[in-house]
Amino acid sequence: MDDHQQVRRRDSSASRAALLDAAAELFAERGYDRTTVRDIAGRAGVNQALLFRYFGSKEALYAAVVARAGRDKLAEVPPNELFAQLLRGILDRQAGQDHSSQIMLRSSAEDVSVKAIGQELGQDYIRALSVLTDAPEADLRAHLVLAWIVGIDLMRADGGLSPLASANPEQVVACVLPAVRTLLERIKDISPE
Amino acid sequence: MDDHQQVRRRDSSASRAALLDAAAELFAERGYDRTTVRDIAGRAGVNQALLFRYFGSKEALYAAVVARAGRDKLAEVPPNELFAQLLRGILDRQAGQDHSSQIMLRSSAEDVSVKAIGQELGQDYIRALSVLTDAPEADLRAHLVLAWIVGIDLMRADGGLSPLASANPEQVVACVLPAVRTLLERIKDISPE
DNA sequence: ATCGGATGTAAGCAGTTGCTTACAAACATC
DNA sequence: GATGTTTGTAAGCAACTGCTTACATCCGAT
Repeated sequence: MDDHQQVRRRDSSASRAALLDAAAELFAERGYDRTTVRDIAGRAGVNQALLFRYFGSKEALYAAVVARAGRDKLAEVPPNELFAQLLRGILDRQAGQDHSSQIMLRSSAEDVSVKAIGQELGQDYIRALSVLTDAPEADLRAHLVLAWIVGIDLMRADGGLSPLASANPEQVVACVLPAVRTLLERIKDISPE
Repeated sequence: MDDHQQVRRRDSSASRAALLDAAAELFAERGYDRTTVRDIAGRAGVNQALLFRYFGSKEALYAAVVARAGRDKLAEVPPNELFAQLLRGILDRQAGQDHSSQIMLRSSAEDVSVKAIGQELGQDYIRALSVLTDAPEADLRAHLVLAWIVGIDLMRADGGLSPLASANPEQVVACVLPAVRTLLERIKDISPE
């Protein structure tokens, strides 16, 4: 037991990963409430009892998913590109292998205890966005920007007939960005283009 | 039986009205999914079996609520004041005896069949808003405006710590309106002030 | 070879959901 | 007052929820 002290036997970590992946997809698609543990285990190809063995509860699984999803993007994307990046991540349905946005956004509508988990991540986004303006109510303005993304995601996801779902993403971005610049005035730049 | 052919006996119409009122409140507060028929009947002070006798199903009750809520406001508020009016209706928690906005907005996040009910009303709002701009993508821009209201409502309702819940409504309106004007350019006026 | 813990599975429990049914009470009409 | 419809009530059903338990099975260590 010098180098590998733990060799996977029947691959518990693969089961955990499968559960995390399936949960990330489903939470992003349907939100927390409308996703059942049977759905998750089913998509993961894993017995549902393992979900509870490895994560303890559906809520703890959700926390793990949010933690894993939030880590990456926020650390890598510079604040002035964050908004455009988030928006594109939402608009590009298949291009967005990155569920992190939806997971956080969908959490807004859920349980009291659950929403706190997602909101912690939301707070980080808020902080990143609020540095873009020197207006006195920077925090409020950052919240408004995030609220817009939440709303766009919801209407895009539900209203199949909405132009938000069918329109060219870049056209949407072109509409939204000027308005957001109005919100976050005296700003370096929001869009990299 | 010359004038009143139907005199209320044990007041079935009062029960119907109580159910409609209670349902309107609860759907606005929690959305469709998280509102149970027992909750509705309980708040209405009515046996839950009556809910099904009078409305057939929870979904049909929802349709009745949406229909009643949507009729009024849209007909009375002129388009150029519609956005500010909607926004204020959301921000003023107690001032807003008018649940119509929330009911429609909350419906966005719900069931497939249920969302269609709320979206019919949403379409009317879209049409009213899209006349405010002469941009080619007027429809898209109107959807974006409505999406913003949806997002603000969601974040305000869930994040008790959000400044959207605590800030002075007029301050929020002052932040948002200029940005919306950027969206709906070449426009008469959005705010009456 | 065997023991013990790690991994996977089937079955079920208690609670909640929307909804139904069987029945009692109140009213209008005769 | 008798009759039949309308209004209200209690109980329960079938399905689903998150979660638990009892039990096979595999595998590394001794």
